[in-house]
Amino acid sequence: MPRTTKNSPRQDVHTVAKLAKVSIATVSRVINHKPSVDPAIADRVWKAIKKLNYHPNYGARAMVSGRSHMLGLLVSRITNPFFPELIEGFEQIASINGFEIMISAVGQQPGYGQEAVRRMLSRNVEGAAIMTHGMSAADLEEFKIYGTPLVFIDAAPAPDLGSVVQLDYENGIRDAVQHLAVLGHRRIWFISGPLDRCSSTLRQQAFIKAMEEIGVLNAAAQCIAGDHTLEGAIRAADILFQKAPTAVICSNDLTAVSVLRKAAEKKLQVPSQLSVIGFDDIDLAKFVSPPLTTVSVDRYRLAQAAFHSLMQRLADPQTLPPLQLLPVRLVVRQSTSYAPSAAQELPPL
Amino acid sequence: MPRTTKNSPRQDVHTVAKLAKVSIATVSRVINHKPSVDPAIADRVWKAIKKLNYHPNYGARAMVSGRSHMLGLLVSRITNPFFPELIEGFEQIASINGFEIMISAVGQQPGYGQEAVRRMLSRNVEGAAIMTHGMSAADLEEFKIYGTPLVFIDAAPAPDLGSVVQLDYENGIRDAVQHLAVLGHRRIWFISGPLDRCSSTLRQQAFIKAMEEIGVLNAAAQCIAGDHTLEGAIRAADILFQKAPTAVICSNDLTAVSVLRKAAEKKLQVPSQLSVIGFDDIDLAKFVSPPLTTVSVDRYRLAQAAFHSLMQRLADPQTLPPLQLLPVRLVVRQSTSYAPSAAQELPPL
DNA sequence: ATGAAAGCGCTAACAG
DNA sequence: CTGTTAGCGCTTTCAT
Repeated sequence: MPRTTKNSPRQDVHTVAKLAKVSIATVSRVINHKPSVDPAIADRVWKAIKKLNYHPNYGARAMVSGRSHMLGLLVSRITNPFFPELIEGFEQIASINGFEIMISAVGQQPGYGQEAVRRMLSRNVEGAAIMTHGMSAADLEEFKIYGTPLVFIDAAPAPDLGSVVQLDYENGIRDAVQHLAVLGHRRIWFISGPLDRCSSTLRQQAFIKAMEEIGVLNAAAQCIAGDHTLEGAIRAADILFQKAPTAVICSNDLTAVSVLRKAAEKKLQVPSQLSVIGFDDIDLAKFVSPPLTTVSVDRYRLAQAAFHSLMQRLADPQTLPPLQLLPVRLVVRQSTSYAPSAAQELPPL
Repeated sequence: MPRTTKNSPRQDVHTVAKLAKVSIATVSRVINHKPSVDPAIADRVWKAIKKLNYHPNYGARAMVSGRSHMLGLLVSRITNPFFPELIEGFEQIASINGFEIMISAVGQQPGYGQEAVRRMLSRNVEGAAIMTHGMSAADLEEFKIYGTPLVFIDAAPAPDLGSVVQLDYENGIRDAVQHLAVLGHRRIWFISGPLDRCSSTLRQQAFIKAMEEIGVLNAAAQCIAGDHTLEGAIRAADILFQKAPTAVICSNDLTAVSVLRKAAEKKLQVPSQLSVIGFDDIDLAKFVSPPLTTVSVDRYRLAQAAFHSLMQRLADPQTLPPLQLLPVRLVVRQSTSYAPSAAQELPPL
């Protein structure tokens, strides 16, 4: 049997102990940087570890210590511009802190959410971050039973299920509205996301409130339902253009991109005839024409905030941190400018 | 200490065994669906499992069985339209087959690749899929030592490191070239990706070859260096427009999007004055204006192919499957049409 | 400061 | 068909 490439077998503490002429307990102490080890001996052990190319077996460690250093990450299947950066951010901050993440994309199939939860429980996750709206309270029931700390991005399906990290939609949308107001706009419309989703309704509510603040009281009538997709936004844009708006705020950038495209088709100049504002600041926002004025969201910070919230719960399981609001920031590019005939539009202030 | 919410502790085989009045071995057999269990007893065990809300501890199972059912997934930090679907596809097919995935985004920091490999080894991954160009052969050395099966998407940094799953760039690009040729184009340019990346050079080579096939022999001179980003493509487009092309093939869709934008700025009509073809078929491709003709890639299938390749290696570690080429497909939308003055352009065939 | 021994929760022989 | 027993690789008392 010509088996030339003999793979070195996985080494364990015993092999290391033997080579370093110490007990396995000492090896363990060295690996875990316990102070109570003679430096000379520790050195011998490290040398043996290097020589043998030994890696501690985290599974075994998790079993005895009761800590898996695994975190669950539940994301949605929806094509979401946040997705990559959210995962990346979470993964990075987690790995820096010695945690591993286990991802599960919960999709359309009902019951898959529970399935994902069970799998995570079987892997002993110490906590989980829920970055999707596809998880019901029922799906998360088992996490609750075991007291697994949970953190939700945007909104929890039920109170007390876990901590929540949310974007500061209210200030973000207000900034957008006021930016337009200063430019003389009053006939500002809003294209929302899917209204069965908390993050969408929050943005729409923020819009209505901000409009009231600038003296427009019927703003609810100036909301058109979109669904945060390029496709849905095309339909919403068709409705929009019948309304003769001077400006439109879109619940996300994808929507704004479609509005821009429709406007180009209709030979409507942006921003001189129509100002457009997006939300998210996806990569593409800088590269559409004209470059999109939008409310910028730091996905990376969002992921970090979620991670830290989880760490806090792990350290102190009794205390549920309050809703955390992450700042957003209006980035003015070239899709917004003065309202056409600003003078007439302006109500007496 | 008012601690009313007592979390039920994690149950183990012993508790289940006691409740079902059987031995732990029987519980194990039931969980693992061994045929040799009396149905009545199995039923009793399942009831106990349900009642206690028991989940097997995969960590413990992995330890004794030597199989972690964990797979590593190494991705790049680069914002890549493939990223989400690749991960999603891999995660889904893996979970269906009882595997979990551990993700690591290896980025710019040197040495982080090795770090990621060590972490995966410590978690006993049974195999790993490398979906990034950021891993050198040196980074992957430890995987090699332990004989961990590896699969590369696009290209391996060294031969024999693992199996490779690649897109059929050659046929994809040829289809694009021939589509344009049929429409009467000969002055076809190519905007490449970063040429230090295998997937980019393969596309460019495929372009040159396909051009030769239609009788254009100096096609190498009709290649402009891009970098697969929106930004880099803007620069490449500036060069392109000095060349008076009738058509351009872009190494990826992002590049094509920027070309489209630049063309619009220059009041150049697409497709009547310039035909544009992309590569990837990202979501956005349908929604730019005009909708982009592009070579469509099924990211989902790519992920599945990678997974299956890994499974095959796991089943038969001795055999390295040959390079697997995944078909791609030209999707004709509205960014391509007849060359302006096609008659004159056409060489005598 | 170090070692011996007891398990973490599970599966896999081996008996019966 | 079912139970008993021996570990998987590690951390952790408890002695020394």
